[in-house]
Amino acid sequence: MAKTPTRDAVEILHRRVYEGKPARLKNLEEARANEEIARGIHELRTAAALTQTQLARLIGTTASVICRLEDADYEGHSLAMLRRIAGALNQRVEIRFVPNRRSA
Amino acid sequence: MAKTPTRDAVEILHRRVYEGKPARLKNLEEARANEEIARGIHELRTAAALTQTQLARLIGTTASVICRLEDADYEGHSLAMLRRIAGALNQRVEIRFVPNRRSA
DNA sequence: TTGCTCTTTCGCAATGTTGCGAATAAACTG
DNA sequence: CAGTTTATTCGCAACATTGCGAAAGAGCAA
Repeated sequence: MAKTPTRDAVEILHRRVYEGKPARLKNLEEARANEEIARGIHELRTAAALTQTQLARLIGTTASVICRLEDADYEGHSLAMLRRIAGALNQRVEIRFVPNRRSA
Repeated sequence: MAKTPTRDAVEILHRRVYEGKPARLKNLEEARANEEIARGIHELRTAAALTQTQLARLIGTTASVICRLEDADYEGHSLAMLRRIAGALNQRVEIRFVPNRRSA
């Protein structure tokens, strides 16, 4: 037996992920995730009874930026921004890797 | 009562967050968070019995990038990258805002 | 020691995210 | 209705992250 039969397996897995899953699924999941984040920000802000402009000031930016973040179609969410918002509202961003349903 | 006594409150909160907290605390928390992410990626990869090069191939990048991500001192973690890694390893990235201990 | 695999570090171009003003829309108040 | 506040959209410069190769450092086995 060779020392690394793993190499081929990696390629196979790769094909599974990027071909097996129609890649549209991946996009749908991402879209949903982005939607959730947008909603989360909106809820956090309204729960704190702040306008977009007020929240923007808190984190040192402008209302148009907040608006963009709360747009469900926005795909550019970043950890940095989420943390800024969370920090200003006495929250923190918790990040976990969780196994996918229907794993293998 | 005025309609928006909130404006001043916002400024006050701002000062609390950015001055009250010595700002060093914020950095410490961030550093710890980054460390956790780096460790998480490392664990995920080793648990899958992959080398950095193999994981890199899975997500379409190079080993040096993975190495950078697993460095505890790296401050540039992004949602996009976390998702790519999670996706390749049959996981997903769960993001939540959670209230800070010692809230007000 | 050599040879092999894996990891780490560096630098810079390419890509992606944010900053921000201005203009418009939408919602609410009186 | 006009007037006020809030939310949304657009464009582009500034900044941050990623891509990627090359070179060197560890670690392990023969």
